[in-house]
Amino acid sequence: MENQIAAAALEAVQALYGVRFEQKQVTLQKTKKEFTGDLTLVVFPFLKASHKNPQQTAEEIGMWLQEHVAAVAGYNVINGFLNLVLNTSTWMDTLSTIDAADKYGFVEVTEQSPLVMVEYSSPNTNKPLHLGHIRNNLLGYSLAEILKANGNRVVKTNIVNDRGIHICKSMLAWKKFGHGATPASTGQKGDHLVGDYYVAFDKAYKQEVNELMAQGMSEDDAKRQAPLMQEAGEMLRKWEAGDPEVRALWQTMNEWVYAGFDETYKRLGVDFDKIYYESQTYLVGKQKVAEGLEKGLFYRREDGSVWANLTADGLDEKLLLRADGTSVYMTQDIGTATMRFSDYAIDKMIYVVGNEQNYHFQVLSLLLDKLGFEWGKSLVHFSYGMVELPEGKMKSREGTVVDADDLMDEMVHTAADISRELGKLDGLSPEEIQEVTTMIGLGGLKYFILKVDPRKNMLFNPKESIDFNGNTGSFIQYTHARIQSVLRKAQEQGITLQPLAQDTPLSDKETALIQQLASFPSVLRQAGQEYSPSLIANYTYELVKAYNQFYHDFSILKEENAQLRNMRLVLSRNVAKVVRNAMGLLGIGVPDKM
RNA sequence: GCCCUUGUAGUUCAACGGAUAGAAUAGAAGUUUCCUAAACUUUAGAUAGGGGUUCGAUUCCCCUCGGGGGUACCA
Repeated sequence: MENQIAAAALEAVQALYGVRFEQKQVTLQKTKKEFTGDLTLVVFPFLKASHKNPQQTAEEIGMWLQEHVAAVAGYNVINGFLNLVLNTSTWMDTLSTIDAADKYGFVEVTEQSPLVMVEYSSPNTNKPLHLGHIRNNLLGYSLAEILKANGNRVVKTNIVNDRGIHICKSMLAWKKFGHGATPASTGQKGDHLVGDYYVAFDKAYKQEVNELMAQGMSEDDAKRQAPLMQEAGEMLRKWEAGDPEVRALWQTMNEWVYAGFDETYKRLGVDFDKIYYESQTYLVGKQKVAEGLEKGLFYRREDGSVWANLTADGLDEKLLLRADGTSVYMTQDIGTATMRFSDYAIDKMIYVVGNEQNYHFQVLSLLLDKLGFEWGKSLVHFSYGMVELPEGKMKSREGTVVDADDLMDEMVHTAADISRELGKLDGLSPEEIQEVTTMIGLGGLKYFILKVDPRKNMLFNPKESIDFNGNTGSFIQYTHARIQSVLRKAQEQGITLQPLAQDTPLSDKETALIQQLASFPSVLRQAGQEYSPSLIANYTYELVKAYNQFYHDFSILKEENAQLRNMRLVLSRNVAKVVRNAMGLLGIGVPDKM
């Protein structure tokens, strides 16, 4: 509808002043609540065509629109802003349109839709997931859903970093200190078990380093020559050589971790269509680098290491293979990209990776381009900010990481406690209680993280995240539950919903709500273009807030005018629907009762 | 040092170059014989500093100051 008015405004300008403006030069916004009107046109851009002052220009355009466009019922002009009032039947038509679509605003996906691959999560297999991974997973999942809703075929993918020195550290520590402990024997989640040995390695290693330094060795030498580090390095070499014993242990411990990750992913509500393992892609990467070396794109130094010189592109020189021939991060990403593009006809590749790797992706893009992949230049690094804690940065070595599983537990428990205190769980079965408190606890966590602009660093306050007031997930869930309750009661009272009557009287609050609903498609488009789940989150909050005011001011079931009551029920039903759909894009469930 | 990024109420977040910079929390004051008070209403409070571009700048450009990240054999 906004598009129609915008197009009409262009026609008006052309008819009045004979100049054709571009669609994007039209600024049409929702009228501020202090002024009368529904939509506001900014007329400043048209002054150079009209050669008149803003007031006159706005008057002329307003007059033209009122005469020629049926939807425009009236207008007023303030300071060069043309406020347009739309007529009632336009609003009723709009609401009918919204009501007719199950997935209002969603674009259908077909065989011809572009194929977008979204990489997210990408964990290391030596430790459990933490808060930083949660932001990554939530953003990746939500982004994939938003892209689907915008008519893209989406492949969600995960690259698991399952090899390297860090894995060997856990393996070695387990061999030395583990006494055969397994997830089954200890009852511990596999990823946590393996993570504990990673920590144990670090502790023992530091002790060795300190002892060596006490004997007069320099810090660098001590770090390199500590027996544990030597052994870990040896283990990595054996792994690369395919040593059966090392490979078997590696296989076993990784399986433990995967079982743990699966649990966490499931609880978090994220999933993947295709998983790549670095142990299977790094060789492809090495091969690509070798090809590049032959073609003269890269060069070899005296010590045998291979480098790319990117100084001509304004960047530095970048290592691609170590002197001992082993691969680095960049090598593996080249390999993974190669495999992906041979597996799928990818139109667009999106990497959801933290902003500390901005430089890495700048380089990757260039390297892929140089290696002859036409998609290299167009890869998207969806770069998100770090999650900080009130007490400062998260450091795994200092024990200030917030574990993903622990955090989810805490959120659900807190949700249950507060709900119980408020008496919200009365009359629900134990299963329902479990379901609802999980939805609320995790919804609170997800919403808290997703409502923030992804690019920015954010502060995560565990205490405030479980707040149930204000701009929170539970406020939205609560409103949804309340609407469902009203609809249930209507049904119990034998009220059935009728088609909308054109002449239903509408108040400002109601048109505002319809307008808010009607803007969902454009918010969804924008979220897809800007890769921004936060737009969806904040939109939903605005919608729910508007509904709460409406809910407070009008009675719905007790309204005696049947036409009016019907319209309010239809309106409520559609608010609930759009809320459900929007929250679904964020991976947040909305309960019918709470 | 160099490169990237960021700076908005006490705090956490908003604002395609558009009107008097919005919310939420925390503070103050109210509203429950009424469809779920996890609600609603009122009130007070902010663009780091200095230049520029123009009808108009939180937004774009330059300088200063502060935060975060990266910086070649960690991923």
